[in-house]
Amino acid sequence: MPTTLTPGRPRDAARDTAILQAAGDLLAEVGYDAMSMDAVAARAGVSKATIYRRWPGKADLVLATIRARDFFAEEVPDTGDLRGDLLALFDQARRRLEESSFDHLAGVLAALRRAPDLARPVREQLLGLWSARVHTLVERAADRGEVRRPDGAALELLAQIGPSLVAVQVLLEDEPLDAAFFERLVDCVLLPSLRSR
Amino acid sequence: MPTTLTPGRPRDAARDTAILQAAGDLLAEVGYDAMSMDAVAARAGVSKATIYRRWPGKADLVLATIRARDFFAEEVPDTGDLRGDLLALFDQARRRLEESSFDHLAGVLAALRRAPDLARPVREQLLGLWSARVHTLVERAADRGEVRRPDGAALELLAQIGPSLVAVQVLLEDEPLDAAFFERLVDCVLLPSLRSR
Amino acid sequence: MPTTLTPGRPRDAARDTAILQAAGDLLAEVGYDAMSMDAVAARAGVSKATIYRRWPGKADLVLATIRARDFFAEEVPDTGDLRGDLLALFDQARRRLEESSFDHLAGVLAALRRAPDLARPVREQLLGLWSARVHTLVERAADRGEVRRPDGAALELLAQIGPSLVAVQVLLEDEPLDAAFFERLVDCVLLPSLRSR
Amino acid sequence: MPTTLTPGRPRDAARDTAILQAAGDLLAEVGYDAMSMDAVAARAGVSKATIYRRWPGKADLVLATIRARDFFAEEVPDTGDLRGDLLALFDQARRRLEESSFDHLAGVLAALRRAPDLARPVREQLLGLWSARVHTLVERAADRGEVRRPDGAALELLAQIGPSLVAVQVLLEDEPLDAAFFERLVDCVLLPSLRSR
DNA sequence: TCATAAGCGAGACGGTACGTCGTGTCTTACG
DNA sequence: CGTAAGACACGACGTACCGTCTCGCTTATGA
Repeated sequence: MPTTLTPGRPRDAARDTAILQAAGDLLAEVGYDAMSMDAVAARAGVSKATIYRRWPGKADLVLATIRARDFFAEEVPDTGDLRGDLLALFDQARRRLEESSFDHLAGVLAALRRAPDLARPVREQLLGLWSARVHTLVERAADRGEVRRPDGAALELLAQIGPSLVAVQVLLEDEPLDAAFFERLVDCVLLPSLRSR
Repeated sequence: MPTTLTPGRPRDAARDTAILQAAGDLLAEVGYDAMSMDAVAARAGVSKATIYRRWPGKADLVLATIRARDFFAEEVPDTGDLRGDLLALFDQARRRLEESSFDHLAGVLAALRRAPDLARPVREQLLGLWSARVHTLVERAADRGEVRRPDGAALELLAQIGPSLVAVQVLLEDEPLDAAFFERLVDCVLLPSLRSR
Repeated sequence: MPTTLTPGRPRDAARDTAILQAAGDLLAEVGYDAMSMDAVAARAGVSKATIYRRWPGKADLVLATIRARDFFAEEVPDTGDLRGDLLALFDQARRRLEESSFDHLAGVLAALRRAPDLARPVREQLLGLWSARVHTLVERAADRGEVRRPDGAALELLAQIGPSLVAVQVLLEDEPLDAAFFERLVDCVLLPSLRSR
Repeated sequence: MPTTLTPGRPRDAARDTAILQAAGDLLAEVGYDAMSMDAVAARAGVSKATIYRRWPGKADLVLATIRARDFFAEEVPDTGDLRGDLLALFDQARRRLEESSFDHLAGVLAALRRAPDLARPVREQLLGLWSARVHTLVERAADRGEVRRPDGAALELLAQIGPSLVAVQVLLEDEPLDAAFFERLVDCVLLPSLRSR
């Protein structure tokens, strides 16, 4: 009983996914500027009007690709101790970034300045979800007595360190974001901070 | 006796500053994409050819605005203890950002993805100089016996935390980068990390 | 007992008239190009599909507006002499043009080049009917001995002069097509031609 | 001494001709609607901006092609008697139309309704010049005593008959505009009219 | 003193992407 | 089957921007 509340031909959901797939791939392959809407339409097998009917502009389309490529599909890890949990969490993120390519994230970041009102969705979609996961891990560790329960502001700050470093690294393409990098981050920064006081 | 090695009319230095001023302002006001070269030329009271004679392209011009707005003009602070030094350092940076406006930095960050070859100059110009200052402070503190002398990789990581947080905040326009933010960063993250082990 | 030979809901005749009215008006108001099918549908309170079920395309719809605004509804005049008949005929045409607006005719003419297959219908519908009326008048005058019976080609040529002048005047919007214009046409061109030889 | 009154790089006249040539050819080949500005630009070896810098839109460009294809380059004929002059004049026109193709004229006519303010240039450029030539011939014949000197309005009307018939024939693509057609026009219509009274 | 070489303003130019619009077809659900 | 509503492919439109170029003029130096 597929009831349609609105009259007229309904939008084809398959087109949404085709467009988002094409846009995300092109974004990762050629970058934000070189990704033309015509190219997206052509690769998705779709007309430009169909894209613009869904998103007001290029930046919005790019933003929508994050939602599509759900970075946080997996479960929050539970290895028994905080260090293992944090390392596992970073490892999840690193693998997902490698799958959908760092370039995609870089494209998203580049699109941000164009449309400042896109900042909030990114914040909630990426930073917010990440932060919630870190909170979960730390709460659990506090329950186990591993660390003192930190106050909210400090924990929030702590949670943003990882993503921020990743974002800047991605933008500057400095050194590879390998396991050693995250290990150092956990051992030299996050754990000392949580254990102090 | 204005000696010129090359024949012909010498370049007018006043134009350089006018262009850099106009470009920097526009960058801060409307962002990287909406900053057109024609607009820069018009605001600077200069022709486009005069700009392109000095810089190969838009990204390079944007980069030049960083050097012009010298973020690290002041001395490395020396308050006697590490906490004071760090807070003073962050305070310097915060004030300079407020002067030349956060938006300018945001424009620079957005420009990064368009011109990947700008990543290195930015790294060296901004992150590198900042990192050197942090190194100086920490070395000095280690000399005083305040903290253990950390290994290079860990210190480098530590030095990048501040700028990365700032960059992401600027891009996402989340919460204000006030003194309390930096104080929390120093007390909850940096100092615990440096004091551990 | 509304007998319908075909099954299903019968077409609503009221829609035909509404569409033709809307199309004719829009054609006169904004011209052929600016008359969009969506606008016709909207003004007629009808969906686009309803239009395209009746006519294959825009040009055909425009053509249909001619038939709807029947230019030759009235009787062939009979005043007793050729000059009076011709003037009366032109006067009929002029009044009908003023009713349904010259702009409508202009729209039709403009549509001709887009759809070359419309040329024949227009020729038969407009020029042909007009020519037949002129033939009637002249035959009648020849029967009365007023003029010599001209050969077919010459008469056909003569019959086209009036409509052609009108068409070009409409396209170029030069001088008004008033009674004096047609009187001059009859007295200085048509009658001398018919009376010669 | 090529003095430039306006500053900046002067427009390249060669581009004007290339564009007009390409536009005129395309207009004749594919018609008004199928003539896309991109195609014109491509064939002229020119960028679209260069076209739009010169003409505000498509219709204006089409109109400009008439000026370029000067229909009235030749001398007014002088054969000694009016009939010969008129036939020669029509023959000139017919040959020029065949050279630059009837389709071109058809395209121009089709463009007229789009931009009503283009009607005046067409009137002056085409009808006006033609009318002046007819006036010349008839005045000359009147000087010779061949015909009575007709009043202005009647002569103007007479002069428009030819072009109007041609225009409508071109629009309707009825019968070929051959020499016999014009001969009949001269002998059965124009000369009787001029000789009467 | 004057020629040369470069700087400079103005703006034309090629290329390319943008976002909009119009036509004619289609796909829903409802009458 | 007719109809309303509107999605859809295709393709042209006119605009904007980038980076290059071509003018004529200006400004220094070197012969």
